[in-house]
Amino acid sequence: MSEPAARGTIRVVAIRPRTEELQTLMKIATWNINGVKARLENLLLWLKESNPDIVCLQEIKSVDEQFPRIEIEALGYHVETHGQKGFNGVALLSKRRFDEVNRGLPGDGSDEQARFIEGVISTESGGVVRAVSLYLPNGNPIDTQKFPYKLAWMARLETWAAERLMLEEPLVLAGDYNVIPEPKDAKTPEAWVGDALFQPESRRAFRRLENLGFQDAVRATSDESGVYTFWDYQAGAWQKNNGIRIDHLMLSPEATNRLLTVSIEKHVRSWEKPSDHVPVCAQLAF
DNA sequence: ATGGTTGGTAGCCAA
Repeated sequence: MSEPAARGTIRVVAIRPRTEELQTLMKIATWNINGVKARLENLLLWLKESNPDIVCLQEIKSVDEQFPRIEIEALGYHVETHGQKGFNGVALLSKRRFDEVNRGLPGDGSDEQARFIEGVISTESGGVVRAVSLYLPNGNPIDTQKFPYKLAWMARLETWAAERLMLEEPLVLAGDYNVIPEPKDAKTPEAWVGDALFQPESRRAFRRLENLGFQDAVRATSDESGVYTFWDYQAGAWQKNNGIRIDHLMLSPEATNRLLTVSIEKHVRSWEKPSDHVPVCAQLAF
């Protein structure tokens, strides 16, 4: 016999599917790989080990023609890229074929930086998932045009996201947001004061996405501090666990309802020739 | 402690 709920408390009913074995599981990951050419060996190793269904990559630093699609397709993935010479560049990998792909964040026809790609994927059970790989501008130093560019990009993202929410679909906005949402998302928050990643304007813009109805998958499942996704190459940041949490999976309400588990695959940071970011994953049930 | 490290490109910039 179960305990009666105490007066004034709310009995919480699990809305998550409990019978995982009866569901189609969809593992979706985001990873800033800091150069696909330099990271190909690690990427292939990680794909085999982690076996994600959908991967949102950032900073591929490659043009579309030079993206190593053959090697990735050999592991069973469909590949869509939005590349650029030298900097930026995003990609989507999916075990299921793409129904639709869109490149570039709308709202500024003069913006030539490759930081956004959207894909729509159908599941066997008749469902659909919409996934975005985004690489939000860094914005440093804040006294240059880079910071207003970051904020303008975030405003465009908010407008786009509000429109997409009206579709009422499972939607995952995955990527390197270059935003530390809260002090607990940095080992040494005081060191980030004055940095574009921790500026009040950047954090407010991130919070506005949450206010629209998106859930930060990591924060939604754990409120603990000391959870990071990036460790600088410099000054032994990894060895000292001097990290920050800037890679996020933002879930629409329909995606949040399907959320089972979240994982940060931190061990990848200790591999040979690592990216400075690690994969962040969510398992959704369909 | 305003340092130091990596990737891509080209003879430094971005992060």
